[in-house]
Amino acid sequence: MNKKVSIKDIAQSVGVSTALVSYVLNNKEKEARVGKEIAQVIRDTAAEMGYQPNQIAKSLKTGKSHTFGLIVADISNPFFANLARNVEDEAKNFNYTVIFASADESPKKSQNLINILTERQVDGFIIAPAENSQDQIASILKSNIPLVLIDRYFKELETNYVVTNNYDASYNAVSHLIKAGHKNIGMIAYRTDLVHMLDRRRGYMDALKDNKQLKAKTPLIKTVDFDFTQDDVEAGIKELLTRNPSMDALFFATNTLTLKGLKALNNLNCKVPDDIAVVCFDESEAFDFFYSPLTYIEQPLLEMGKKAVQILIKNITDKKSANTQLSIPSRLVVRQSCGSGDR
Amino acid sequence: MNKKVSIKDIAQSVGVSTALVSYVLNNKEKEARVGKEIAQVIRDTAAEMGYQPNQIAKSLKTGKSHTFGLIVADISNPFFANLARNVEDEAKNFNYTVIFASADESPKKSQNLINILTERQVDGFIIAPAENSQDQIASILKSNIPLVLIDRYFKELETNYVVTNNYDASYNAVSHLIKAGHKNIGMIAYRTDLVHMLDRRRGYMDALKDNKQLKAKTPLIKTVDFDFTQDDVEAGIKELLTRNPSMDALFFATNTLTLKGLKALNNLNCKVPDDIAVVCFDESEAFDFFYSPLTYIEQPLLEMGKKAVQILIKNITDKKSANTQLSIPSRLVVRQSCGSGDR
DNA sequence: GTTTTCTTGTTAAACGATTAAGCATATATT
DNA sequence: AATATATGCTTAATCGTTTAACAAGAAAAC
Repeated sequence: MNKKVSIKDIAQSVGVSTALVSYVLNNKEKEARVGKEIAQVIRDTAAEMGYQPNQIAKSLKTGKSHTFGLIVADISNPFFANLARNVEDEAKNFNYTVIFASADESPKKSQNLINILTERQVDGFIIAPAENSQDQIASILKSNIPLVLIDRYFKELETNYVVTNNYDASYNAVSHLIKAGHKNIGMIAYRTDLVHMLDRRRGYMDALKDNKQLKAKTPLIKTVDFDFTQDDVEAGIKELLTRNPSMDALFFATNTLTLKGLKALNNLNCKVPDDIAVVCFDESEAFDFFYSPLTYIEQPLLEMGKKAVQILIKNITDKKSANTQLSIPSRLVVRQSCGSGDR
Repeated sequence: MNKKVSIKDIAQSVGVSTALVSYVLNNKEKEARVGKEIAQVIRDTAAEMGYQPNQIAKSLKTGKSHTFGLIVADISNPFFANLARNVEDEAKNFNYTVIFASADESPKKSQNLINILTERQVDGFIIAPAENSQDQIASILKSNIPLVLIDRYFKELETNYVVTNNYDASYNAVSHLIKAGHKNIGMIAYRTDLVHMLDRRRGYMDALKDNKQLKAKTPLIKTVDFDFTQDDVEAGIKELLTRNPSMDALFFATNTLTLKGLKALNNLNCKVPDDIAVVCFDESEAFDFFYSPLTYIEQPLLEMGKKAVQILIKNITDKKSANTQLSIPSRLVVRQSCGSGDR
């Protein structure tokens, strides 16, 4: 029972060929010169029979699935969850369905997801690429599947991408700390060669340099792995404090680093901003509730999501279209975690 | 160029029929009595040519897409984002791909998503149903598509579902407040008839009743719409305080209500827990950073996600299997927002 | 009164797989 | 030696669409 109704059923019921039904239901009556009355009859019985087109069959025939894959590090990370939501909404505007997947910064998982999605014939990819996934990305490029990188990209690869201006954002944030009078600014970052992280480090370094604050031989940066724990950050901060006991500010490179970092600071009995001032990348609901509301870098998630989709669709529609490389500025939201310089 | 390699290409290259290739590549050599040597040749050239099966074609033929839809209210809400991640992981264990979608608590959007996903031939649904979506759910049931409701369900519908025990969790949370000595406990909830919310209200009411705390003719509950603003909550709290100036505790029914609620309390200069104690449903990173770390109800997201997938798969595999209705207990995480009773 | 041109359809191949059924040969059984 | 069974592979239909190519009757053109 409850067999789904197909175009054939409608054709039979109306007494015409399936071709006619297909034309009508795809609004190709004009091109196919279908009679006005019969078109209406077809439409009516289709509605009456509760016809729902089989997209799978459609896709097989047309070679377009009207679907694309969004691969991020972790959909449960608020940064990616918000990005995903924006991507979802914009995709719907173009009648596209998106399949999300989490690669956990692992090239192995990433490759696996790419395979699965490719087999499902996605029309394109939006990917926040994991470290060491250049080859995978390159091979997507080679197989001519439309692709937009997001959040990060690879310098050596000619691709579309949409990122925030990590360098400027970091430069500004650290400059802000300097203007607030801090003289020994440390940084906690991820141990990775992904450009977004390198850019954030460069921004930090250059801000120090340009303000003649680069004293130590080794920069006051501590990195942790992607799967870091609370203890790792705490140890990191401790180490920085050992290397430079007069460290008076910290720049955190992401939201997750910040969250654990703040707890670490609490454990270490460091007061923000009096003992240590804080600025961080990304936002979090939590930042509002920290006793000293955090000054943070707000990424343009809505625009990034929208643009990524638009570029992807353009690429799907016209595979020969030139690459678009977008770097959208972030905004420094100044609150109270930097001390006197705030406000 | 770069045409995808199909089973036909392999067949041609090896010099056999497509049937043989299909059998081998699906590990049906035994049943199909394929020669050992030729099987190996087929496998090798398939690998060599970089064959990737076209799942679309496979789906069309087999009628199984190995895909299911997950419809939640909003994927950017941490509650749903975490749930989604757990669903994704468990689905992968069964080699299923999941398509997420956000319905924003709107029956209209929900119906639209159901249609889209049905046309895409998903093998099943996991849905956190929106209000007034009974008909949609019923029609999924009628068309015999496997379905598991999550987070909420409809009393009048015989479906699979996986929820937390909202009644008990609320009852316990409010009892905890009472034990802590609070005598005028208010509640902020959503204005909806969805069972999960009604159960949370019942839990609240019964806890008060059982402790002889139900004095006012109208319960000290204020509800807001799903698309509430910060101001709505603030107005709500104010109203409760007007109705009962000695209100000394608040029970928030969800994470989003709590987040705005805490800001409202700040605006109103209410100190937690001294002026107003607080307990809330769901968790949030933010709760750790509130000056008085919140006591909250931790939902069993991992288990809910896993179980929902398992039940769905069981239902897909055996459409005649009986409905499973799971109510998994939540845990009250006691911290400092309830005053003396904590610890 | 042919021929041409519209109109309004139909036919059938194709997309890339799966799989029941069939067809040779070779080997085993009696 | 005749029959039965195994073995190894092919044929062809099918899933639900799309769409180029063709057909046939009516109207228009000459």
